[in-house]
Amino acid sequence: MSTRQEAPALRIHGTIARDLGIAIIAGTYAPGELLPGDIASAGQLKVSRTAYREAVRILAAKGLVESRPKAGTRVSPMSRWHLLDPDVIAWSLQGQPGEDWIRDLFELRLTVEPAAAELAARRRDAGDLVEMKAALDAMAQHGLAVPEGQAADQRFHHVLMRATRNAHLISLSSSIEAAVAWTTIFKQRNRALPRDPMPDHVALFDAVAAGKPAAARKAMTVLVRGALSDTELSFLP
Amino acid sequence: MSTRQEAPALRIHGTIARDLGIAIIAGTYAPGELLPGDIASAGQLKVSRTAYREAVRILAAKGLVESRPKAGTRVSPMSRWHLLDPDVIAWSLQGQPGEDWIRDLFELRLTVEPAAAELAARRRDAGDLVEMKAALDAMAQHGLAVPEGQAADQRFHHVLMRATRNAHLISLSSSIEAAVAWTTIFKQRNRALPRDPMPDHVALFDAVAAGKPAAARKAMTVLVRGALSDTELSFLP
DNA sequence: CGCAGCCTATATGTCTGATTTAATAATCTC
DNA sequence: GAGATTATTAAATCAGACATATAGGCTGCG
Repeated sequence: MSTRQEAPALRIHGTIARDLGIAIIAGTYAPGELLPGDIASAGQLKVSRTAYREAVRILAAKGLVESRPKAGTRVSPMSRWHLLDPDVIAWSLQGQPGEDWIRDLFELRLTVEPAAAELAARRRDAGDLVEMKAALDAMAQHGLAVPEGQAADQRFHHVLMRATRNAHLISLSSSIEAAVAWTTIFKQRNRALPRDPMPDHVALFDAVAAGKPAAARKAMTVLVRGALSDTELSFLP
Repeated sequence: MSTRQEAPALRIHGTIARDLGIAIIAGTYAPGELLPGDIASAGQLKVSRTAYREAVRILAAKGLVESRPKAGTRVSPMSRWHLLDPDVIAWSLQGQPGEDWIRDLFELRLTVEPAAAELAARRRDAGDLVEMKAALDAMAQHGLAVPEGQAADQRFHHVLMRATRNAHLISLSSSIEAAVAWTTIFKQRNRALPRDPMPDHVALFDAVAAGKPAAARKAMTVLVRGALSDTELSFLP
């Protein structure tokens, strides 16, 4: 509290939803707890009720809170949170996510991404392959230590997901991609990239390009497991 | 338009977000198209600007629209939509989803749920098994034609997902469960449940109870494929 | 002729404060 | 004491004003 926001000027509403979301996810407000009435909260945050209420709408849309007349606005049980919402993921990472969180995320990746790679190997067209190859070359050229290389990495995975032709899968992986981008920052902080991820990526691309679903699945599994081991969480099966 | 909402009285804001969301997903507003200025829209919908703007906030939180000062509020490209958001799923189903949508959903189920069943077989505890057994018995007793039986079915799957101990997986499956509940209605409309789903459920339960991950995975695959064939979409690999 | 930088119009963003509604809690009746 | 009634409260809605950021046009220079 009492942090003066001198510069931000406008754009308050996105900031306040973010801050509140982070606080809720971090556990500052326990599930079931009810937030101070909007009149009080707004005053405390130095914003109008309108801005505060719109922020609460955003949080409600993501399942973090639930507000009903008279009852007040209370934090929803964690089981109702939309954990795979891109913003919720970002907010989770903002507050140093627990090991459980990261473990669960990688478990999901190990479930979804190999299956997606398999589908991509079946359905990719020539255009997809061109784009993937370009991204792969960019990765090789810049390396994953610099932003350009990281962007190419994301592009590679995004095109791969698009090649599945499955809108739900694309949507899901987009959410995860955002999370991965963040966890990459984590990785960089801990050690200095001990492993060269390029061979795994090349193997994956080759399998997809060759149209070999089983090989693509296996290559992606290897790739994700490698990413996992870079995160210092090696207690998965 | 011009549907008089005589009864609802309050609760306008949820209604307006829902209606707008359905319209957007149904394609009434094409991606890229920009909605009438909020002053105009609010007038047209007979609500105050505040209510309308809060509704737009909800849609923005789900990635359906994006609004910036001066530029106006425009429908986001479909690739940014949070397709797995429970509300977005519900809205999609409201407007008769395309075959693609259902196919993609089942493809996702075939990816996620067998993996989840495998995890559940590894991590379930005695309490989980008790709950699952109870739900199973209720299903057998009532049958899937009545609401009680359908509720038991959902309970069964929910407990199974909870037994994975993976928060992300639980969140994801919760979204899908909601969709499944709706598609079940579709099923009922078309044919009169030609297949008895109980044996599949029993096999799945037995595998999970016995702690056999591979068997659980296979049983779940069979179960989901069965559900798929009940939906008259048999063009999956 | 083309482009950089300023300018202005406009739609969103924000604020204030009053009013209405619905759900809870306290009260009252039988 | 059980059930119906009223009071209370916080959210929901409304209305109208002001602030601000930015798209798109304008100006002037190279």
